[in-house]
Amino acid sequence: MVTITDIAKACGYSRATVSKALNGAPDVKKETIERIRECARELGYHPNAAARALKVGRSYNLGVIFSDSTGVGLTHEYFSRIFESIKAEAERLGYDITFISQNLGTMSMDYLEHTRYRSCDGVVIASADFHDPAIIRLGESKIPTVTLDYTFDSRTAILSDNIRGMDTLVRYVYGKGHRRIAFIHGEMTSVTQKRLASFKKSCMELGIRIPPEYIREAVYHDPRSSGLETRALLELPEQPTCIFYPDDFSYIGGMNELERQGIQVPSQISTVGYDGIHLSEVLRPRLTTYRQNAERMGAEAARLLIEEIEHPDTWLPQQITVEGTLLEGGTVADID
Amino acid sequence: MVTITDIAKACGYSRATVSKALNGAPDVKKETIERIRECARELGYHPNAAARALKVGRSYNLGVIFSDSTGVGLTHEYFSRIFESIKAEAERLGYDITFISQNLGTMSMDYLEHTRYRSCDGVVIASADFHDPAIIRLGESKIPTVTLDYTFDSRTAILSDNIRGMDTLVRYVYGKGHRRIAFIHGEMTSVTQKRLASFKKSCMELGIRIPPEYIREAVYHDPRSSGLETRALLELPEQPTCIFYPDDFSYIGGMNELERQGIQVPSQISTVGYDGIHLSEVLRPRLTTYRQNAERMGAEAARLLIEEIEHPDTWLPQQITVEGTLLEGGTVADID
DNA sequence: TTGTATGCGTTATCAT
DNA sequence: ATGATAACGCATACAA
Repeated sequence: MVTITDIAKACGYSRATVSKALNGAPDVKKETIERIRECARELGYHPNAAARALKVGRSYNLGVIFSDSTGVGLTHEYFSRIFESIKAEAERLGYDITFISQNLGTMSMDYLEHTRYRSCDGVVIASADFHDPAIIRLGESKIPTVTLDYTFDSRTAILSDNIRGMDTLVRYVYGKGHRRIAFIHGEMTSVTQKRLASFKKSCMELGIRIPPEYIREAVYHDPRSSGLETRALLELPEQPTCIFYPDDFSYIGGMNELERQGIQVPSQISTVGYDGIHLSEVLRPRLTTYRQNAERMGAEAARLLIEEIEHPDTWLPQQITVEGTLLEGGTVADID
Repeated sequence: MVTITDIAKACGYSRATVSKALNGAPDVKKETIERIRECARELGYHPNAAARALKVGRSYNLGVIFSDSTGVGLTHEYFSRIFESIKAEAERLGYDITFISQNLGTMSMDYLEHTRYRSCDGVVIASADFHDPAIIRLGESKIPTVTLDYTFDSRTAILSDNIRGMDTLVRYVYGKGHRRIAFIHGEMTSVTQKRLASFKKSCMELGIRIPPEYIREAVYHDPRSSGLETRALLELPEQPTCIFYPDDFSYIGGMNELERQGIQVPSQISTVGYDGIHLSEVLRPRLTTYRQNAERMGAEAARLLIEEIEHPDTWLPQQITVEGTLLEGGTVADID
């Protein structure tokens, strides 16, 4: 490994001057800066992040937390898209990404300790159990933190606009003439609560009454449970004309059940998903859904986190809501 | 931040003794070890990885490279599963994961430089252009390296058993009575070459002749192109009875095209995928496919990399082939 | 069994 | 404009 000392020896300056030159200090002659940099290039010098972190107390390293009980993790496309965009934005701004977890080898560390262990300058909590004391501890620490789809007091949060997302979908299917709309939602999280409340509110505003048996709970990302709830809906004396699914992937379960019963989509029943993952666009008919702007959410999370890290004095916590877009597929029939 | 100096002051020992005690050195009295550790716990001490890395030249940090030109990255389930298992195994063994890329902020670094910059003890090259000079440079460096689905000379590689995978699938559909088998494969990579050669060889061994127009090139993970090739196959004077797709996700394109033409799977035509992603199991009928054991591949990659890092003296490069399993779905009809 | 001294690669302070 | 020196937190060779 070639160090600053090697450069100093090679070009006859002191280590101090070399360091300054490489960092473009104002009190070094331009000419020497050039010479030293040239020399560094020739020797193939690159700084050592650990040494710099030790000295300066900044690691240019961001922690990210993607921890979910279900174990889908990054195999969930929504999260992998968020991750990819966090990574891209962080790299653009000169930061690396380290995954933060608990229980590293034999040492027992919680999230905060792990973050300190790696000297992360900040952490994006992208997916976690926000009631976990270890997550709360991190959120309450001095370490800059940005959460996704959840808000800690006095911290920056990036929120997917679930209210507007549901509202958009409800009004869209209403516009197509649907009045008997069922909603299979995911397990009760704060995100689910928002979507459900928004669903009910929009329906009410539009003057349509949703019978309680039209509201059903399934599990996110689990086609099986959505398939079962679909069956239950089809057994009702008065079937819905349109079914909302917890997410696009879950819809596969509904799709299969409908197909099994010989029910055509959308001519006999209409369907709506949520997320806008790639899959929704390659199904035929395309699934009508609401595409969460995961790319923008990840990028904003990284950007704001780095902003807080680099300008702690002028920083203020923000709650940013990122809107998605309606993906108009072919699964909602016009039944006017 | 609480350091060993703080502990030393707090419990009245020297920094050296504290350090030794925390690392369980044999020349410290058990009693003292206990006392010091107790004290460390009380103060909430945790080591600083950067300082340790600087001192001992080991970072307990693994680099991973997932870089593909197409930009699907971790949104491809196969890769996200590999990543999750690399991560899990690395964590189990006490290592963190850092993503290695090129162009970090304004500095221009290639993969090798980035790896050195972060003092990574080794790198898993999970997905990359293996003809990229920067990747080759890394593969030829002193840094421990493990590749997936590609072999560098004298380096450890984890290989998915594409030969056996294709062979298994071919023999399975042959056993169901199919003789006119078409293969839509992905773009020409070393993986594709293996699958194609294995496909042809197995067919030959079974005594079935595959007309050249049954072999078609599409693009991995791209339903559209597989849809187009499906259409082309259906226009042939003699249609195949079974179509192999590049991967499960691409199959969606074929599935849609078949449905559009009113062709039932599997009663009128049989289909086969590759990968065994979650999607294949939730479609109805289930897609018959070959599940690559991504979990095992990732875990082995991490395990062997760490083995090389920790025991460089006894280490030998290995090429490990990881077998997958046939997922018998319902898309291949018995036409005997 | 414990402590002293040193250095890993870097940057920052203060002289020169 | 440049250099000597110390310090970041830690681990180790060696001395006591």
